Amino acid sequence: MSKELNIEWAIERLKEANYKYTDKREALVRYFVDKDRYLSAKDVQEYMSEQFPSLSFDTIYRNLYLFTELGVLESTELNGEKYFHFACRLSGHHHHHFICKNCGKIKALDVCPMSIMGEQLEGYNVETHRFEVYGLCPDCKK
Amino acid sequence: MSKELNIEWAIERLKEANYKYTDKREALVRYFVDKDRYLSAKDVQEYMSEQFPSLSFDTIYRNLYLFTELGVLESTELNGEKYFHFACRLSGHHHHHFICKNCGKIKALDVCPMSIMGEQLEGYNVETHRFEVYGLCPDCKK
DNA sequence: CTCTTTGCAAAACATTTGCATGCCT
DNA sequence: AGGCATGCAAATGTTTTGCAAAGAG
Repeated sequence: MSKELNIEWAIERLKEANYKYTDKREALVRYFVDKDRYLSAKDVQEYMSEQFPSLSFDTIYRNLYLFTELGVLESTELNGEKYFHFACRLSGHHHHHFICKNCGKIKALDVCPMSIMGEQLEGYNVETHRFEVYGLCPDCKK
Repeated sequence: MSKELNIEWAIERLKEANYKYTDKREALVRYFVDKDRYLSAKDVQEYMSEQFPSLSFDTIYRNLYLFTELGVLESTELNGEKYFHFACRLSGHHHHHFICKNCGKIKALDVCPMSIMGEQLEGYNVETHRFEVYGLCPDCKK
């Protein structure tokens, strides 16, 4: 899956939902596609302010949440902060992640714990679940 | 496991670590043992301020983190807020939880996704993981 | 008597909102 | 032109910290 296709796809989703294309939005998506890891709003702002010195936090927040709504990004919380990553359309199937605590890089895991739940939640109304593995990736391990 | 034993155990851990017994700390632990669900600092403060009208947020926060350090409480994050629950010593073995989104009640799950990870994380340094299931408990489902 | 715990207040931090201006379509 | 996007600033909500006073051992 090429980066460009991913970005085009993200822009598509913007337009489908009647949101407008802006260069800032593209730059934001591009950053996530390039990095392919969990990033905080602060990370994004740090990077984006190089290209758009006047870019404000509110715009970043608004766009992070917009893209999350659109399914372009996915988010998780860690240490009181929200982290986002690109929700690649290739991996359209349900999956979970290993997250490197050092660099934030992610690795998709092809197992889902719900598959081994058995009858334990009989009578319960299961809505969502969260499964994430944390540690150091091979690069950061050294 | 009786409530009293759980509370005594928690107080034990305080003393072992050279922290002092106070009535506020006992009341806090007792609240968690009685409720047996995930509670936010706000929940705790709401309840505690009935008994200790002058009790301040800082004390609650400090004690929530203290007990978490001691292994008496465990915490998770949801919607930008931290939630705590009593880490029962009976269930000393590793486990995960179903959490009711409505009442916060928890149910221990006896499966751990790490058992089906296989070789996927070969080369990675796995430190921790998080697995939680959210939904409605049988009572709240109605 | 000493050292921890608490209350108070203020700060820190991430996030959200209102409003006027500016830009995409 | 019209409506969404942005910047600015201020507000919100949660959590943390410094310091002096009160309390446990």
